[in-house]
Amino acid sequence: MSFPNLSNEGDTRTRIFLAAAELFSNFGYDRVSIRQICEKVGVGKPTLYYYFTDKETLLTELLRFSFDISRGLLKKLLGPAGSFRERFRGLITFRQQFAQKYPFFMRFFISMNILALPDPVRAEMVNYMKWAHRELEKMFVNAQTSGDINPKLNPKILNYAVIGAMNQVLIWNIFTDRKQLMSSQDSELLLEFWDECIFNQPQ
Amino acid sequence: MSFPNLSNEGDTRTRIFLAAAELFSNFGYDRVSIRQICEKVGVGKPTLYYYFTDKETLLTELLRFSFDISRGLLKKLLGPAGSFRERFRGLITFRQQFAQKYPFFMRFFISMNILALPDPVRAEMVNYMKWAHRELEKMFVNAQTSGDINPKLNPKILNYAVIGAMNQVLIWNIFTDRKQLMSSQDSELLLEFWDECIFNQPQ
Amino acid sequence: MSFPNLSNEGDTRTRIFLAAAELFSNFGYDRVSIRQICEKVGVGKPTLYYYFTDKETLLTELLRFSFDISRGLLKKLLGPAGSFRERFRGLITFRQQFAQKYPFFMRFFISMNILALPDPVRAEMVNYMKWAHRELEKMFVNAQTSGDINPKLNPKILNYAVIGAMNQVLIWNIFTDRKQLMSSQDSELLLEFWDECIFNQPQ
Amino acid sequence: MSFPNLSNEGDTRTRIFLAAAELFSNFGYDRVSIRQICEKVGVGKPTLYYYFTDKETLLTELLRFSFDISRGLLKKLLGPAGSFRERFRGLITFRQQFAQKYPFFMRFFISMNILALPDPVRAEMVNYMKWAHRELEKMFVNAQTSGDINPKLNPKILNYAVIGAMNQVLIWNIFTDRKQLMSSQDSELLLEFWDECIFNQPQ
DNA sequence: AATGAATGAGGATTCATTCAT
DNA sequence: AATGAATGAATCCTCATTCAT
Repeated sequence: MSFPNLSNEGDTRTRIFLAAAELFSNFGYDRVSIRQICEKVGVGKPTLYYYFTDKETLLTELLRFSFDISRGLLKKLLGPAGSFRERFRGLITFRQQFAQKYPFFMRFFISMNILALPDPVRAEMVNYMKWAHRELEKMFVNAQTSGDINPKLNPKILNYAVIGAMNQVLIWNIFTDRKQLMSSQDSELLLEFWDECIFNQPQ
Repeated sequence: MSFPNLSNEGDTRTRIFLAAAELFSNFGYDRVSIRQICEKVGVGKPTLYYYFTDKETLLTELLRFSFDISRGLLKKLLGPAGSFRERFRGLITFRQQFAQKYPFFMRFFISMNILALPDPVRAEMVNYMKWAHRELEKMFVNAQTSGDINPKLNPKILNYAVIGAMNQVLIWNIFTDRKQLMSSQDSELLLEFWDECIFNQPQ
Repeated sequence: MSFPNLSNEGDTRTRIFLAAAELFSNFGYDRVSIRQICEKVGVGKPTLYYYFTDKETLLTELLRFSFDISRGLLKKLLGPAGSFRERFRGLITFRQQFAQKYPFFMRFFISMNILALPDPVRAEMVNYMKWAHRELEKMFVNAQTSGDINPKLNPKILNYAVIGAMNQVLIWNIFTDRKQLMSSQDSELLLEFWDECIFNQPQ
Repeated sequence: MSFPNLSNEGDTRTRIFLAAAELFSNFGYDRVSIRQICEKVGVGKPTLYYYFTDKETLLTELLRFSFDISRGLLKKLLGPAGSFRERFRGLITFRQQFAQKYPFFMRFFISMNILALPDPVRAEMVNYMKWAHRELEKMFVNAQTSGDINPKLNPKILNYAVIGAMNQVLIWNIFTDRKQLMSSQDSELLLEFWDECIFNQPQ
């Protein structure tokens, strides 16, 4: 499975983009000033404004960018190929690997879940999240239909629980400033846990 | 079970305190200015500075206050009386009722989980969270020892999952701007879910 | 020759007075806040305002106080008793001893020579200084009449030079933060210098 | 001998610079606000901060600027050409002419001798002053060696006296708010005075 | 595509001062 | 004689943003 390339080289726009993501994720949107971003990139402020209408737009585009990545990945993961268990495993390990490879981007995405955001930005974020929830829920419902997992479980809640558990790990590690937001051991433990909890097979 | 009284009447200090909590939780620490807080309370800015050294101190004291409440409640809930299942139910319904009664305070607390915080504040928060994690883990381990819940489950992960699921509900509702952060129906669904997942079947 | 008593004990008013003198002389009038003075004294702000109408009044009274001391001393020194040389020596050694005993008061007085002061305060200070200049000039003129010192010297300039030299020593020591603003050795050197310069005897 | 050009026209930075010097010298560093400086120059506050990191830096640069001028002039004056008496006369008349041409700058420099200054600024000032003292002392010692002036005079004290007398004239005129800090008559009187005092009689 | 210089609005904080008690 | 609580006005400084080049 391949990751999008986010290397720090390239055109000015991309460099601004990534600098902003890193700073926003470390210090929060409001704590980061345009000046700081420009200094990190090594350009003047008008240059930033040449590429992005304003600070809010920069944030919006950053979010859209991460939605697009995330959406693409989720689509791939939930695609027809493979058993439910494989897809489920894919979901968790992918998130783990992404967090390992681009911790600051993961931090950014996670923190946006909570941060007070400008309204239009939040609207867009809600849209994306609703879509993702629906897709995952579908996956769980299908798995129940096909007898893979316990049909008595409320799929909405199952969804919250699976996502919530992963996020909790990430949040905790962000919070305690671990460099690795989610280790491969963490993801294995999560998998085992859900194996034991929700799968039908050997209960 | 009784809630701490957070009514908006009383001495100036308390009124500043609560106004700040409400505003911070709605707009985020950085988006709220001292002026806004003072206007909400109806006092001049120097009055605020009479009670709180600076903005950061106000935040710190707010956090300490909420830790203290939270810690007190958790201690009560995890106290010796009652079966594991009762305590578990207590944990979830209490959180639900608190969220219902003091939504802004719950928002505040949740958002502090993520926000970029001044270092000393964060250190204190980490301390509290570590303590809470330990306490809950103990509860789960005991429940496994006494045969209440599936002993194969990793208690650390179980902890993440239970807390994470609740938080996910809250976050989602904060995010979509529902007035009720967690309905009693939500908490019932969570309980049923965990009943089905973790309790030893021939319950 | 006796010094006025400025001990730090006594009634509140005096304690405020001395604390203000010390702080003003160290940090300058504008850099010292009412709060700082009160903290040093250990009283609340309204207490200070009970004794002094406002900050400017405090400064004014402080200056008047130091003028009164200074004027009294000068009168004594310039009194009829003794030869010119004794009086001249008295002038210099007295200043030296005062600087040694109450360095902060001397600093205060010196700095007031330059500091931007509220207009009425400055007017009063100018008055005092004009008086002192006149008195000293008289002394020099008399000494010239009586043949003690070189009659060709312009007495006004002589005055500037004698005072200026002393002040320069003080300023330099204030500036380089020496604890002793003027040592007895300094005053001896000054005396020798003027002996050599202005006295008539053995030229 | 030529003066540095300090005309009020030119680039924004220079205009801020000179406005600050004038205001500081009139009212004292602490009494002058950034707003006042900007209004005088006719620019917004951020413009000032574009050129100077903060208020203290502005002061520091102002001081350095005046040291540089002063140092340059002193070097020229003490240069090899001319007799001691010419150099001595140069020293005094130059100061007089400078004070006449740029009274506010002279006021600024003089007042900085006393004002409570930020520590690093003061350190720099002390450095400059030590250097100047040394240079002048050398001049006097040379003059004694070559028999120009009375060899019995302590050169350190002579230094204090010469500088102190000039400063006293300036201070007095600053204090009594004379527009002319030092008239050419004043400088002539000073010269005559020292002629009479320190030069070897059969001049 | 990029910059130096400039701005209006607003940030947190502190000041001297006052009231009721 | 002294205080806790409050205030209006001012402080320094930074922000996002823009214009002419």
